[in-house]
Amino acid sequence: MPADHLNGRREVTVSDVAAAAKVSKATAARVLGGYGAASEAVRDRVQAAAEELGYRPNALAKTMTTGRSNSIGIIVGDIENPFFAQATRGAADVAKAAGYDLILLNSDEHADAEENAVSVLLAKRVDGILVAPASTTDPSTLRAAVERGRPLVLFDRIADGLDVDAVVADNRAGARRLTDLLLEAGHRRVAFVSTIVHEGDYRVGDRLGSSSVGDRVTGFVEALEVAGIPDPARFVRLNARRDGVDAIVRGLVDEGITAIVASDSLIAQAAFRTLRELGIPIPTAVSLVAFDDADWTSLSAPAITVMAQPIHEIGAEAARLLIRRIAGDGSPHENVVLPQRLIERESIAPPPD
Amino acid sequence: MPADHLNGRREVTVSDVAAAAKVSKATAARVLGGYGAASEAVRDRVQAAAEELGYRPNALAKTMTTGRSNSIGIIVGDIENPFFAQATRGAADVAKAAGYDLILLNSDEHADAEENAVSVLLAKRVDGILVAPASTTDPSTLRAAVERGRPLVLFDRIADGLDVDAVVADNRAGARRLTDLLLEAGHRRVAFVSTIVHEGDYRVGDRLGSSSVGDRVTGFVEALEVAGIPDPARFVRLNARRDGVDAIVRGLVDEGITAIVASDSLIAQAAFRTLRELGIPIPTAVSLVAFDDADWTSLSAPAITVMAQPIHEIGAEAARLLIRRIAGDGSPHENVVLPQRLIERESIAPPPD
DNA sequence: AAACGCGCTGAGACCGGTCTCAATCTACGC
DNA sequence: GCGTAGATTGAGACCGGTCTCAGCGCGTTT
Repeated sequence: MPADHLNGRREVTVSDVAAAAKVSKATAARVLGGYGAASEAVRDRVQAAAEELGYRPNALAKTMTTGRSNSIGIIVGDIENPFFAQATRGAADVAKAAGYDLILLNSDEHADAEENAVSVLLAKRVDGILVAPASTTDPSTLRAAVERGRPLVLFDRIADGLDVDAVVADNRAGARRLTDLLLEAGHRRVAFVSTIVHEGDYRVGDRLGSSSVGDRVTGFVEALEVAGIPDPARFVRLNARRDGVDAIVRGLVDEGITAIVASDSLIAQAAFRTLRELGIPIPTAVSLVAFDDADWTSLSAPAITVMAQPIHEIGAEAARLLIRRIAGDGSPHENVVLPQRLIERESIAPPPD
Repeated sequence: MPADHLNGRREVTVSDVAAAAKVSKATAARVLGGYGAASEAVRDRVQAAAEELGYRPNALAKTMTTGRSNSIGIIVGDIENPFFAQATRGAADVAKAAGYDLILLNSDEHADAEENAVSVLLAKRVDGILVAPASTTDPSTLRAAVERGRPLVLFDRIADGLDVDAVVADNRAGARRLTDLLLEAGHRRVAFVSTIVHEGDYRVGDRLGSSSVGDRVTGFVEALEVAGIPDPARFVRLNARRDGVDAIVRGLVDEGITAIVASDSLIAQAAFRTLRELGIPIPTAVSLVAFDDADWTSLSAPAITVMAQPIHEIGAEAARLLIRRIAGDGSPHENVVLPQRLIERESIAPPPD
């Protein structure tokens, strides 16, 4: 007994409506589907029958023949992360306006979960996929989609060697600017902290797992280089998830660092907490800046100077691009780079003497 | 040309694999679908052919015959709202473990968007629906799903007259406790602020659009009544979205209110900002408490005393319940009520003399 | 040796739509 | 009055799976 959840009530189909309206299945399908032509009288009769029987179209059957599912898949690291939640909302709004729905999958930034997500989406015949790739350097997990010709648009980070569209923020410029602010305030010992996984100490030129973090590191290093600070790479601290932001911040303080650039607001939050626990005042003892205008950054004391990203727009633009591709736009793949915006608050001060 | 996005490459089907393996379509389907029996030799040949051709099952076709889509719909107010993001994650994890995916829809707490969302989900033949109903008092938008016998589980709020399962937090007890805390500190003039839409001034017994807010108001009023404060209803301020939290808070301050219970963390945030702008110190001049342990509440100065909800668990439990229903559990509908947890911080002080 | 059971396989219907194509009907032009 | 374009309708194939049922080969039972 297929398709009848509980009570034996089978879903009413076009055939049922057709029978009730005394027309052929084809005709009923035409008026119900709104595609062919039908006389006024027949149209009314069919519509009345449909109403009467409580007809609801089966979108899956439609997809079977048309090949279009009107749904797009979105793979995020973690929907609980405000960044992804906002980007998802941006994408959802654009998608909805164009008649698409979203199938949401969390990858937890894990390659196998991502690969599995792609499989699922391909099986469900989504019209296209939006994904914040777990790995910039090894996007093999996404290859299945590309090979099958399914439109794919990346957001937040790019993927090496994958010829697809991407929408990212200008992280390099943002990091540069944020770091410059610290430098201008007189800091010479400023650290960059990220949770990204990386083998061994960071060295200039190393390719990181996420292009957005990679670009931030690059911007950070550039700023230090321009300021004439020797060996900037030593100030880059990765693997904060493994080692703990808390431990890293404590280490940094011991080393006499006077300012910290947090790679995202979650790290900034942890750093803020640690500094407070340590009784180290921000910004008088240590300055702190971060990416993303998370709500707490304007509520904390002191409020945090941040580089805001157009998160909503990143998701929206990625969706727009994807929908264009689904519609058949065959122009060369684009790499959309959106500007970030500095919000200066109270977390920067000159370094203590 | 159905189902061939771009390049003429058609998807490979069971028939293709069958032909390549020189067996019938039925046999190929059996080994690929893993249901019937097949000899060792045939199994290997089919699998090899599938591998060779790059066969990917079409989940939709499967759904057509089995009637099971392995996807469940989730309708939230706004995925950008941390509450919904967390609940969604909780649901997603449980769903994934059971082999289901999530189709996400935002209702913006709007009846017509919600109705539309239900339509879409029904059309896509989801196996069940999770929804935070936009309206507790008029859940007619959800009736379509219930009538069709699609399993439906509500979360965060219940719906009047709808015989379905629901998972909510114990808002009444939570509000009671939060208010008692204020009362115990000596407050007599404490207000409750919510964004919920309500016609005219609140009067005891009024049924609100959201049962969770309704329960909070009830708990709040009870606490005041027990404390012997006359006409508690006058301290309930609704419609904060329309009127602006800012304006309401200013009005409250003018009226000499000494403590505020914010119905959610977004309201608390706005109230916090307004009080700060007004130069009114928390908690010495006005005490402030709220629902939800949003990240900023522990980072702000002062940190906010909150009633935390098991948000993740609300989503997870709702998903568990839904999956049980999908599996055919026909036991009476449940109303799961999860306890809230008080987190005392620094935003309560005795009222100023 | 006939009957039976069982494992394996294939033919073909079915799910609920869309779509092509042919048949029929109508109305218009000359 | 007749030919024909155009509108309307119906029959049936098709999408890609699942599933029922019958047929076949072969070892076992009696």
